[in-house]
Amino acid sequence: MEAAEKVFAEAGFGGATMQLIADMAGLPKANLHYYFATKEELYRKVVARIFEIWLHAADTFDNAPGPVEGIGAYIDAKMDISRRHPFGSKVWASEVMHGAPVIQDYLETTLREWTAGRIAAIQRWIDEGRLAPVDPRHLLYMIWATTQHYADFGHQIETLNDGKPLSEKQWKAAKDSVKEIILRGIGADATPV
Amino acid sequence: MEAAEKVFAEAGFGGATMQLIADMAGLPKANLHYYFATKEELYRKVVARIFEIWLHAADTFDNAPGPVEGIGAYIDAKMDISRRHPFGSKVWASEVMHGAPVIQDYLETTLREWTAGRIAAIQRWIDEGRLAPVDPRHLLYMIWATTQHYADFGHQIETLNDGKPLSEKQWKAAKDSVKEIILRGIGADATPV
DNA sequence: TCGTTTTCTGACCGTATGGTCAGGGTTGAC
DNA sequence: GTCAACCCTGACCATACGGTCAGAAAACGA
Repeated sequence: MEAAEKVFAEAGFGGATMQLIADMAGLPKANLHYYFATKEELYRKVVARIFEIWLHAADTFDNAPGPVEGIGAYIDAKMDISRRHPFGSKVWASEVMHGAPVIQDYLETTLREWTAGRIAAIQRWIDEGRLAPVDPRHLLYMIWATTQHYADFGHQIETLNDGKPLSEKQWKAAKDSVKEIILRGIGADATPV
Repeated sequence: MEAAEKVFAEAGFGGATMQLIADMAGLPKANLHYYFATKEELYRKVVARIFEIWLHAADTFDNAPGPVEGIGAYIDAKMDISRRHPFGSKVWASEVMHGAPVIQDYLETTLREWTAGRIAAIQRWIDEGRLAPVDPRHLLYMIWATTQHYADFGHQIETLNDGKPLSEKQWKAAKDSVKEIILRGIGADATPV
């Protein structure tokens, strides 16, 4: 599964070959087919696993006393996922970019509900005057886009960092920068209770 | 070229076939090979074309009197590109996600220089007290990520918009939201001259 | 120990793909 | 009208891929 995640991320669904995945996992191709009947089935399971992790990051959102903690923790969580699961993030991005042929049902059910719930929560904070009156939907998109950018475009970022991966310190700086700009951008830091 | 851009965007490099591109362009496959010797050559030209458009959007940055106009116009330009060239954006994203095997040299030369220049410009504004002291690099990443998200993840956004593409009005709202949050996030709107 | 179920594997197959090529059209200069 | 340069195309390869299968190992239960 991990081998598959990596290969799918690096080569895309079309570019990935069962042989390559099998080699990377140290298995004969036929044995891989024993566990996963088809390439698509394997791919679907890889994507589903990522979606789970991704949804799980939202827990922080719910148990927060206010927008600064909630959104701040959510950004932290998503940045951590980008760092720890860059391959998964890429597979997800690839899948959505190609029109989500495999996980369209997830988008229409789970993701749609999840999004509606979070938008409502943000709107509540706005109504309470704890956030500037921004459009919650676009705020969410911005958080998704920015945090996932550090995984999906990690190669570009690395190149612009003199070819070296971000250090521990740089990751922290990135997290803080993202949080700072977004939280100030929605007027959240200006109202520390 | 347009057909290729679309096919590469929808299927990825590996998933795209010369036959498909040829069909979409209304050409026999052999004729396509007459103009583009190999699939990779065609792909390289598609990517290069996008990169040009992408760099061109930066012009707005330079001729601006201040950060609000400069960054605001840059965001506008990038949002417009996402809307008008969604396929190109996807191809670019795909290329970078797969480690930029084809355009690594661009990243190391043109993009690196371009980025350094913009970072310097932003830093100048910060030094002049016209912007909050944010990290210019991460600000740039946020702008790239967010604006391109509307192209690359357009399918997801569409799904979350009841399956309908964003209307003229919604695009304007998106642009305004992005600008509002980012500009406020960097303390730019608070200093209207 | 023996039979049965599960796990594994090398060899194989049909298909689709990137790319080639010989030759037929078309155009335009003189 | 002729010739050369360029443009176009159907038919054709070699390869690589996803997937199959017969049967060998291994694991397990009694």
